[in-house]
Amino acid sequence: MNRYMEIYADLKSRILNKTYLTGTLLPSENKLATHYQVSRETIRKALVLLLENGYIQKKQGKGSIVLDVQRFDFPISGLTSYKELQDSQNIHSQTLVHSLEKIRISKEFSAKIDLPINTEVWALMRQRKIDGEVIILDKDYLLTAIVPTLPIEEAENSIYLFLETKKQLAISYAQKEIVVEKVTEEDQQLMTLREEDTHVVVVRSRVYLEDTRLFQYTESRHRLDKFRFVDFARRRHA
Amino acid sequence: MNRYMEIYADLKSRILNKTYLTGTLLPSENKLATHYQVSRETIRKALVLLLENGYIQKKQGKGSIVLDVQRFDFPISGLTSYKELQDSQNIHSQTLVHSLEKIRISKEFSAKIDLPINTEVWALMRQRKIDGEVIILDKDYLLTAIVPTLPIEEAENSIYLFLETKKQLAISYAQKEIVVEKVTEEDQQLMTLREEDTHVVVVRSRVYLEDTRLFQYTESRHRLDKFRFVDFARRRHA
DNA sequence: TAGTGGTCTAGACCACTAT
DNA sequence: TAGTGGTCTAGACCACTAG
Repeated sequence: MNRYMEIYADLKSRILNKTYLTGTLLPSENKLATHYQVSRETIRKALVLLLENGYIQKKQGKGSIVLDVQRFDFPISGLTSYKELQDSQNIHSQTLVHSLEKIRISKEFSAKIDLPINTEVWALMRQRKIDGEVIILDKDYLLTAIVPTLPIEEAENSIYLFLETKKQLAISYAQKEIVVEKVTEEDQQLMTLREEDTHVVVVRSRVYLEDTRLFQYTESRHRLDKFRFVDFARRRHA
Repeated sequence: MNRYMEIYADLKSRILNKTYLTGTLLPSENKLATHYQVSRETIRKALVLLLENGYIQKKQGKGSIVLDVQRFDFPISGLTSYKELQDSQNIHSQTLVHSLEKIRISKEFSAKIDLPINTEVWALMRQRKIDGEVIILDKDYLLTAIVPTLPIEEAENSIYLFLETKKQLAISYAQKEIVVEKVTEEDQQLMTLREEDTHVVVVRSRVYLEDTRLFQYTESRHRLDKFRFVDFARRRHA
């Protein structure tokens, strides 16, 4: 752990602890530098993390204002996965692996995702149950070249967890798209849909590793009434 | 303009120009520092901007890899407003101001947005037409305490543009929520909905100023078939 | 005017990648 | 081993806020 990460974690916990109250100012950068026995630039790196994650707002000549962090709950934003979400929200749910098989990318599919025809991938389909109803249908495609084995027990939990801890793969960034589409026959069969459900929310993601290789394509299909996406956004000044 | 912003802009344009090609490495930080006649830390600040905006991917011991920026088009993410979006996408559209009036926050409404009861706000309702059809219905509420006057001509364009250039208000960050809801009677009357449109996508935003004051609450209602949200996300390491 | 955050420097050492 | 990015320092000057 780097020094500025440690300081970030410490300040963050103090904000969550209410040691630093909403609306008040953090100690100045110089004071923090003295307190943590580091240079001011190191403090500033920690503060950038607080800023980016919505814990503080900085104002030149004034200081760092603590934000109301309670309001910014439920961060599906970023690359948070279903399992992480579930843990943080105490949602009682269950994952059913519907199918797991090796396939090769067809011509039509190749156009949709940007993988060459015939690339071998794991095709994983999972149903996410909440209170006995299948609310989400997850369709994942992972390159077998990067993930040779995919135990079915792992698929029942978080794939990200498995890949990051056991396979030492560094997931770095993703492109995500949210649209609403008409339900397919597959949705009808595999999800708990009501009569009024003519559409589902579809979240498509392409996930890349640190070395910029694409290794996962995901299609997550959500029942309309259970879908919610929350984002904390800072205005780009560039 | 700061030096690192200038360097960011320059490197960004070179990437878009194809001076630096997708998949190749940028010159090393030391070389860039020599070339731009600045210290390495200044170069690093410029590279952080490229990183955050999805132009490069860095790898320790290797270098900064140029990403395929074409793929990351259509950024509704962040705080981009409708007008900015329209400009960058060449969409032919039209904005109709349906109503603009001063109102006071009611008890029920106060619970939904976090403003005290009786706060005076501008209530602005706009219809967004594309190819003759009203696709989006925007409902904005702006604090009159912060924006005393709101000319109707300005409302027909971008409110952000008006506030930032003419009123010198610094918009800083927002919390955004996307859900799907049943159409209301109001939607039926003010939007071009088809028989199958039983739901609309609702994007709710709370927008804050640099001094952390909330000053705008927005509800943007989109026809299902025309809604698309794209996001570039980096995995949080904290 | 004193104190704050914003920018920038010149140098150091470390961890990682490639050869 | 040479070169890369990652971290950290101690200091400087500037722009902004508030009393």
